[in-house]
Amino acid sequence: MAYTKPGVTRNRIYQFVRKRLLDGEPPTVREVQAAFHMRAVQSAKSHLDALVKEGRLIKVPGKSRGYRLPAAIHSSQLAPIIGRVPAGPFNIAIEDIEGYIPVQSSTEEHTIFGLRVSGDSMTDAGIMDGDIVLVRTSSEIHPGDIVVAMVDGETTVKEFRRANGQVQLQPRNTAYPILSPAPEDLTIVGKVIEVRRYLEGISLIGEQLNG
Amino acid sequence: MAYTKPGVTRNRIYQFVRKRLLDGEPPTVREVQAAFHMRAVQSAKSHLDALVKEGRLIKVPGKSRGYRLPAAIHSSQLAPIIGRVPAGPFNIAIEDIEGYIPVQSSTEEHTIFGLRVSGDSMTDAGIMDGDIVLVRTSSEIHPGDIVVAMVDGETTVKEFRRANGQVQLQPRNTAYPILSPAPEDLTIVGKVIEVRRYLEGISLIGEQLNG
DNA sequence: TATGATAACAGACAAAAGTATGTTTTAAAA
DNA sequence: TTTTAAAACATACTTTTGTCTGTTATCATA
Repeated sequence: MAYTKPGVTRNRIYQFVRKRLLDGEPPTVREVQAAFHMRAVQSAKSHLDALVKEGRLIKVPGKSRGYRLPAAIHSSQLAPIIGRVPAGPFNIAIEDIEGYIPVQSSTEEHTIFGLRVSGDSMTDAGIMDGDIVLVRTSSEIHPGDIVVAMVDGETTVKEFRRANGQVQLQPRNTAYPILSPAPEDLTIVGKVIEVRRYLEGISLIGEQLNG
Repeated sequence: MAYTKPGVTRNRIYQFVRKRLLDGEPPTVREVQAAFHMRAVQSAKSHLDALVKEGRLIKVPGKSRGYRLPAAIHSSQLAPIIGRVPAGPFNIAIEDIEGYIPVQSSTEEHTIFGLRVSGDSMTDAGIMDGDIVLVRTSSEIHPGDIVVAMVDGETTVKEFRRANGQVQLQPRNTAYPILSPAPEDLTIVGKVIEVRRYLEGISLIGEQLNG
């Protein structure tokens, strides 16, 4: 290819590799070579080596298609969405999973799930009937956080408060009363870290999970 | 490895490959072989061939690490998020991209972007200040849709209406007036297909986009 | 127990991909 | 202009990986 100013082709190659990696298709050195119309493998190789040295890419030595993004950039995982919530102790059964949606998070897997909200007790906080809340089960809960809780076997989304040393679950809709459940009837499932609303049909990812 | 009942190892291999692909690390035939402690490459190969024949996997012939998930399962793409919107004709400049978030959609790439909302003119529709709306530029617009529009070079999110043959942009907050811009001052950028709110710090994917 | 289908194994070859050495051309800065 | 560094090229070698042919073992069912 034509000679470019120092750094220019380097950045373009980074963009290319980055996109391929985010698409789940790590390129070979020769695919990079071809994408930039280079006549020598080494042209691509040395750019890739440089990107690794700069810390913009990571290389698994020896392996084919071995370039990766540093962990911080790649952090996209799939969270299961459950529609109805089973009564009793809260655990996610495979049968209840509607599908998966992509979530970016640096936390460990299996700690985030999605829950479809029913009811309008949180509309003043912008959580409408039918919205999906993403819940992290491993978060510490602080007053003011929006949480998913189980009260008497029922799942609800509310704002977490404390008053007189007791936990209060506060709706964000003046038409609803504050709940002050007895500790033995209350389980905090997790903290709401994200709210999503799909205004068009949602197509969830991945069904065939049996076996 | 030990002999298993027909179908058992097949499913386990599918799970393995699926996870690897969703993690962005397509395996080689020999990596599958190793993961299941098989003593022959062909053992893994024939399972993979079978999975392709069943339609559970797709193969790019000849290429290394060439197994893929069928499109329906994989359909997750990255949409750019723009914070401020440039005045003038609407086009997404690289400089304005804050980062990327994963979106599941079957539509073509480059037609969806994210926009950070400012203002509270849509709170009754559950769109709060700071929320991110995902916008598809290729959608048909119908009355009742929530749209991103440019009025006199300013970007706004409103509900799309028609009255007396004229376009109206209706806020969803009684404190705000309905807009009835002249056609020449109005550009409909696209339709809001999703609303997201990040209650914890959001870490966008990918920063270094210069070059 | 007999039989067909599935599963696993063995060994080999060709193509793809990673890696290495050295040279030529252009850009950036002294 | 000269010098130094970056960019691009040419070629070769090794390892990894895809693919093939054929054999043996186990499962499911009659």
